Amino acid sequence: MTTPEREVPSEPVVDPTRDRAVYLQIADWLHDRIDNGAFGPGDALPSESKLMRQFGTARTTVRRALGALAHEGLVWSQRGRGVFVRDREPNDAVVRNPYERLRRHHRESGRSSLLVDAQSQGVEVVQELLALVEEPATSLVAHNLGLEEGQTVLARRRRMWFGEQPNQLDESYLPLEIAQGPLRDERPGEGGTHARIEELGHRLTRFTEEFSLRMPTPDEVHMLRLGDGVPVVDLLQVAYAVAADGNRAGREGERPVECFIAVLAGDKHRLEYRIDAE
Amino acid sequence: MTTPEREVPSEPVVDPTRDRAVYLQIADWLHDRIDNGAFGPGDALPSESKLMRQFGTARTTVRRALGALAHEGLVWSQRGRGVFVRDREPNDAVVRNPYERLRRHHRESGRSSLLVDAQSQGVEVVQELLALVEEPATSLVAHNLGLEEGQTVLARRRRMWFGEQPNQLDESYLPLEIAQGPLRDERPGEGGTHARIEELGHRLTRFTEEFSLRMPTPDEVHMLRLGDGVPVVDLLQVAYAVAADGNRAGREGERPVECFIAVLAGDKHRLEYRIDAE
DNA sequence: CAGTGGTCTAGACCACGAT
DNA sequence: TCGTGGTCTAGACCACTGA
Repeated sequence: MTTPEREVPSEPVVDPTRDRAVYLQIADWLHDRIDNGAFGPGDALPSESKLMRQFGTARTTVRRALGALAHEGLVWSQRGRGVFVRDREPNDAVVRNPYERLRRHHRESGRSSLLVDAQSQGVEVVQELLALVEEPATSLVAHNLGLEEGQTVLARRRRMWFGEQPNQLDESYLPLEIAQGPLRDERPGEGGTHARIEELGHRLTRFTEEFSLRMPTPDEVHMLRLGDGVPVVDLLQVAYAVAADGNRAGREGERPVECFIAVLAGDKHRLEYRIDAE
Repeated sequence: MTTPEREVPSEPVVDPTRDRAVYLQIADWLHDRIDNGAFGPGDALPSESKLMRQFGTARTTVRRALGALAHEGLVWSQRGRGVFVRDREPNDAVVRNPYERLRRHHRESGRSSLLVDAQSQGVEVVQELLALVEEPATSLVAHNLGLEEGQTVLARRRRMWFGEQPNQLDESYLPLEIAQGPLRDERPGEGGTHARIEELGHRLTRFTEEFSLRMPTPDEVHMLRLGDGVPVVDLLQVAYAVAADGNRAGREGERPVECFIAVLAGDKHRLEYRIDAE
């Protein structure tokens, strides 16, 4: 999108005297061929031995070029088959739309927030419970729930599957006063955790979401089956509520009732927000 | 965050017979030492030659281990000095808060949306104009502005600097009927593009934001001075407006007036949203 | 100057896929 | 069986940093 002035010879040649490393020149050449559509999504790149011959370099050099493209998320490789151009327009990406998904009528209609996003796109969602334990709050969780570090909270850890793909690792933390009844069950049930919280006499008022980006840890690569060069989103969501008994309409007495932390697979999500201009 | 059961010997040993590659075992060992705090942010890792001796492997193998950590964004290296643990809690990250920044009172107080985010955090923002030209709309731009592909739009491309760091590449596209007067100037002026749009008789009603993640292209790495293992956010924002002359309060006649595309440096931003529960 | 990381070579053995 | 990519070795030359 920025500086497309780079000269790209269509003949595969490299110049060892340039200040750009040879393996990067090879990577640039392949990169541009992919951008130009000479190699389209799903196509195989030339094999390593072919590239060695074409560029007259050692195999290591060719492999570093291919590695650079892989780390960029442009290609993926399979032993015994070849290196292939990745499809960068993931049709199977889930559109996460918090503005819609966190609204009351969805909870009341029995759909949890994730299901709102996924079902509207015809994706089946399955939760895999990894842990449901009481444990001391980390400083991050304590801070967001207004507790002291080390106070006991109920932690629920899950891996969410969207169809055949694990797409989200999440952790829900509830203060013990909130974590009553069905909130301690293995499955939060229709409408999700938020619906159960409201049934227990809390009226949800608002949510804050904050997120940041990073590359996954090796564990996350494994758990989310991430390809090379796929980043993740660190999502931190805090839900706030007031007591529902009094019939005040305002937000006096508002307090955090859930701290929700998730790691989203970057290639399987698209996030949408709607903001009013006033 | 998921499966911390892995056994980590504190003595640096690798087992070539395991199914996990030696370089990954070395990477795991270093990774855990970093997580445990044995190597803190800014600390130097053992040098390559030291790791070669400790693990009894070739230099290439050690370098691949370090490369894996670098691609994860955990460490960075400097020739002649060493490999250092990166500070993962970027104090200099700008908190982008669209919910606040797109509100009218900020425009009326003469602050553009980016400045709202940055100035509240004491960061100086400088825009570097890369291009200001009329050009045919891409299919993406045309689709979001309700135009036909190829119709002429006014494109403004910039690189934004937050302090000493380039942190955002952006492109603003305006239909020609909107792109009048000061909107064609090099600098949009106080309150930014949105303020100018409203002064021209359009009342902004809402914005949609959508974003997705990916690894940067080599160009973006250069333009944003990105370190290894730093992802970017693709942001697509569309502003909608109605004519301000009639005194209808509703949104009849609402139309898109600006398509804004940005690439944000992933390690220099944190995004925050606030969502009401109703 | 010694030590560091960056690049490149020329080979080896292996696991896997297609045939 | 052959071609593919995945790992590893042992060495070389270079550019840069810091004392």
